[in-house]
Amino acid sequence: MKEEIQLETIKRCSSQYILALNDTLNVINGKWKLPIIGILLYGKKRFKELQREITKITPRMLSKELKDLENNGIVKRTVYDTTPVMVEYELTESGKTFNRVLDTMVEWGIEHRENILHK
Amino acid sequence: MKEEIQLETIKRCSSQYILALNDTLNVINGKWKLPIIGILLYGKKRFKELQREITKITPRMLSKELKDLENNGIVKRTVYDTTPVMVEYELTESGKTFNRVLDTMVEWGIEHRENILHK
DNA sequence: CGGTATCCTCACCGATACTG
DNA sequence: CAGTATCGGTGAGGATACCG
Repeated sequence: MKEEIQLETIKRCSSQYILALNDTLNVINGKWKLPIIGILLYGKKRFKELQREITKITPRMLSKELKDLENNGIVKRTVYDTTPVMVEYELTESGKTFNRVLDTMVEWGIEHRENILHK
Repeated sequence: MKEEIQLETIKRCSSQYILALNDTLNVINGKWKLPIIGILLYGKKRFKELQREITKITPRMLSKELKDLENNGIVKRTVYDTTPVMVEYELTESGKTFNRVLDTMVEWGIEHRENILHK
């Protein structure tokens, strides 16, 4: 588990607030999680498909990030008993609604660019 | 500048979208930026005040994170020509509206916890 | 196909001391 | 007060090779 951002230093905030924020940060955290989520928003994918669509990710990192996302309840992993074995990854309900967070981040980013230009 | 999350791998997204998202990620990025913003949301603070309110941050890191936030247009630094010198940090307009992003992150985090419990 | 195992680098961050 | 300088550890992530 990665060292967390020091949210507990915001003393005025409830621990509920901090736990929830940390959960969200854990989804964002790492170089490849948002790209993975971004692709899975369009539907189920197999390991090799993800690797092809995410330029330059190594299997090591893809495996690690998918495990993290699975442990955090963002991604569901399904193994089909075929030969050779087939594994599919898809977003959970939480994973799908994470879209809202991304949208808010993008909206703020766009407004921020406008704020800076108009000064 | 830190290496960016590989957003360009989400090929279906516009570069506008990716730039905006990266701007937002730059505000989040680092161990102490959210704590600093969280405190500055309550008003202007001096360097030493921030150091006191954020437990265990070293002046080195506080200085670095404040510079990053200033460069990103989130924090405004004002030097008063007194003796000894007095420096105040406050949020810009963008910094203040960043609250919306935090709120969305907290909302998602809370819903996510509920999703997990009800399974 | 769907991953592990190993090794290695570099940037993040802490500790400590010092400065204008 | 408001920082900077220097040193050093650690862990995220890349490269490459291999496995069932």
